Amino acid sequence: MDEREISQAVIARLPRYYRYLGDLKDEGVERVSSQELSELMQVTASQIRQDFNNFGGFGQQGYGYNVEYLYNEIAKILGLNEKHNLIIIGAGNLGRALANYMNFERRGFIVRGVFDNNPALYGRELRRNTVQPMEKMEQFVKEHNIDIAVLAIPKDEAGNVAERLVACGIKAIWNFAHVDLQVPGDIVVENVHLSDSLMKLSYGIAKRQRR
Amino acid sequence: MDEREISQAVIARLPRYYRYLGDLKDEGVERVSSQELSELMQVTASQIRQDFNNFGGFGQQGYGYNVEYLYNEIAKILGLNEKHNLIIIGAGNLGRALANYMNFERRGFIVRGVFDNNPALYGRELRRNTVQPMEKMEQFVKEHNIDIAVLAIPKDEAGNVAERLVACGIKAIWNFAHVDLQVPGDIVVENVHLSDSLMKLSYGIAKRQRR
DNA sequence: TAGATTGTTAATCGATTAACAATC
DNA sequence: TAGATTGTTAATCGATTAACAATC
Repeated sequence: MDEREISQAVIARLPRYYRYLGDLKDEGVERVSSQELSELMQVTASQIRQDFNNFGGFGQQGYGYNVEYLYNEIAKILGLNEKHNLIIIGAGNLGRALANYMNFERRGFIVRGVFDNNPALYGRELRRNTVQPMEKMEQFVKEHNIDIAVLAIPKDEAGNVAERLVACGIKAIWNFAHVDLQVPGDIVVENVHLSDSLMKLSYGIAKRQRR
Repeated sequence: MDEREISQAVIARLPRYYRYLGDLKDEGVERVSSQELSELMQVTASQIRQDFNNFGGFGQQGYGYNVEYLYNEIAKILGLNEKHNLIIIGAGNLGRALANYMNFERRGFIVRGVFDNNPALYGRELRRNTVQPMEKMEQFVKEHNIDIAVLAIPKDEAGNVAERLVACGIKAIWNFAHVDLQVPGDIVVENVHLSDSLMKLSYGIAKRQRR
C-alpha cells in the first residue's frame, strides 16, 4: 500500500498464503501463528513474518494472526475485492476450456466475450458467451469495460493482437501464447507458458535418470 | 551433467533460451554472442554466460556460441531428446484441451491414455485416445510404460490419485490441481496453478490502480 | 505480571552483475 | 598477431534466515 516496490518473489508467494488461509478459515480456525503456518506450508516462520510486514503489520504480539482478517487483507492486496471483466481471444482447445471453466468467476473474473478469427466457430456457445469474429474485439472492449484479455492464440498472431488490445485500452493480458509480448510498461502481462513448464518437468526426469 | 546441483532459477530460464535459440536457428543464424543474445532476450550477457557454464562451456572465445549446437545441448539438458509417454487424469474442460493439444507431441510428450471417473465420458474420443474409467489407470501405467501423469482433476481428488500414481510407479506429475501434492522426494512434480497466475495478474492491476 | 509471538534489525546465504585473464 | 568474446573469479546486490527487543 505504500510507495516502496514489493519484490516479485513476495508477490508470487501471496496466492499460496491466500490458499492456505482460505483452507484454515473453512476449517473454522480463528488464529494462526507464523510458526504454525510455517509448519503447514513448509516455509520458515521468518519468511512469513517478513512477507506480511511488507504490507504493514497484520498480526499481534503474543497472539499471532487472525485467520479471517489476514485472509481478507491478502485478498485486498491481490485486488480480489474488485470485479474484472475479461475477454478470451482464441476459441481453440485452450480458449474453450478457459471459457467453460467456471471457477474464476467465483473470484470476480467474469468472461464477457470470446473471439476468434475462424468463421466456422462464430456463434458457437460457450457458457453465457458465443464466439464472435475478431473484428468486433475493439468495439467490444470499449463498450463493455473490459480490463483483461486472455490470449489463447498461436504465437505468430499474439504480437499483433496484443498491439490491437493495447490500442483499445486493455489494462492486462493473461498470455498463454508461447512468445514474449512487447507492450508498454503500464500494461500488466502475466505469462502462462505451458511448454516451458513441461520442459522443467522433463528436466526433472532427466536429472533423476542421471543419478 | 556433473554432481553439483543446478539452481532452480537457472533451470527456469533454460526453456526461454531454448525458444530464442530455436527462433534463431529457424532464421538460419549460425552463431550468436552472449552480447547479441542478451539484447534480444533483455537479460545481461553475464547471466547468459554464467547460466551456460553451469553445464560446461558451450561457446568459443572470440567466436561466441554456435546456435544449432547450443540449441541441441540445451535440448539434451532438458531431456527433450527422450520420448515420454503420458496419461491425462481428468477429462473435464482442461483435460480435454490438453488431450487435444497436439503441440506437445512434437517435443516427444505423447498422450497414451485419458482417464476420468465420470461414466458419462467413458468412450469419448479425444484424438487418438478414448476416455477410460479410473479403475483401469494402474494397470495401464504399468503396461504402457507411462512416466508422466497430467493431473487435471479437482483439488480434493488430487491427493488420492497422486498416491495411486506413485504406488504404480509413475515418475513425474504435471499438476494442474490447485493443491500442493505430498509425494516422495524422487517423484518430479511441476505445478501449474492457473488461479495463482490470475491472482498475480490481479495484483498487477491493483498496483497500477494505486499509482 | 509472565508467556507468547510479532515486528524488525542484523547476519547469512545465494544469485546477479562486473571485470578481466585466458584463448580462439 | 590483433580483435573478439568466452570462461571464470571477484564484487555487488537482494532475498532469506536468525535473533531479539517490543508489545500484546
